[in-house]
Amino acid sequence: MEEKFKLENQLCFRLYTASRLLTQAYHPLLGEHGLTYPQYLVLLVLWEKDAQPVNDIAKRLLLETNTVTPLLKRMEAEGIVTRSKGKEDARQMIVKLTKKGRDLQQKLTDVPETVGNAVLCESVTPETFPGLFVMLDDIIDQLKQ
Amino acid sequence: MEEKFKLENQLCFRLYTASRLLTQAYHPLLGEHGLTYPQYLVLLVLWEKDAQPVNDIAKRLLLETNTVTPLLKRMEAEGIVTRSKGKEDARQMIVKLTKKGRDLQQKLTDVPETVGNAVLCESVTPETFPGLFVMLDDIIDQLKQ
DNA sequence: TTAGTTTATATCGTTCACGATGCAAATATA
DNA sequence: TATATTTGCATCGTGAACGATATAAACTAA
Repeated sequence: MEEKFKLENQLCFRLYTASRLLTQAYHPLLGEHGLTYPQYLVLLVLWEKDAQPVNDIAKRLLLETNTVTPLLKRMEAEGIVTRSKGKEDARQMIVKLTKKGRDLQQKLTDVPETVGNAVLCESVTPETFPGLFVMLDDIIDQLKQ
Repeated sequence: MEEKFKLENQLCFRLYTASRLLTQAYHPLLGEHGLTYPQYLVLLVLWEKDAQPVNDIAKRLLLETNTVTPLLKRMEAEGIVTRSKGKEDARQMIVKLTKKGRDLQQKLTDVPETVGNAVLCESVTPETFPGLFVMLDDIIDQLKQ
């Protein structure tokens, strides 16, 4: 009974599981360089544009600052980023890449392709990727309200 | 530069974000009954089949027992499940629903539809759901290795 | 200018996730 | 039957997530 409660009919469980397993696929590649997956996401944001306040990084990742702040402090302790008070707005903490943080981009150059290949299969191919991206983006937009 | 490192090109970030946001959509509905989303997943498993050892629940959710054990202890403390040593195999802990745990199914009867409606949009409809499910299932199967 | 409000970040507490490790019960092997 | 291995679960430590709350700087309005 209760078809609607079956695990097989749950979108959220699939997203939750796919997310966890794919994050696990990153783990050995990132762990080698002392990084976690959320820290890698911060690097993606800073590689695109260096020197951003905490709030901009959090917004870009759709996370709260109370998640990002401790994460950034760990990255600062690892010497990957620096955090300094904003000049024009003293409330802001500006996060900048160190040389170590910048150099990680070269060291992680194979990561996107390696992980990308790990998910390729019958229904998930370079051709079907865009359609999947659109659906996930729409779900995200819908839930951001 | 470095198209491959752009956040917009990352499948994992989309899965991670969609999973988090959809879990957040469950939060008010479940919180009303003192439940978290992972606890709700355990209930889905036990509503399908009551009285399962910890290992079977963990396998069904593709989680480790060291994640599930503390979670079950919290649910036991809430009076939602009981945990008792297995009769035939004393290593096993058999998890059973209490009346409170069974009764929650009625109280949460609207949850699947409410959350389901929350994700409906242009590209995600009852018609496109099956295709999305297949892709996510394939990704999950691929990564389970 | 002062008082009230908003904004940016930080702190705290709770609950996952998960790698590493420990331990006892069950099973396999010598 | 004694010993070794495997299995099932638990414990510990670390790093997210996130709600609630705090604090200081910036802004707004009286």
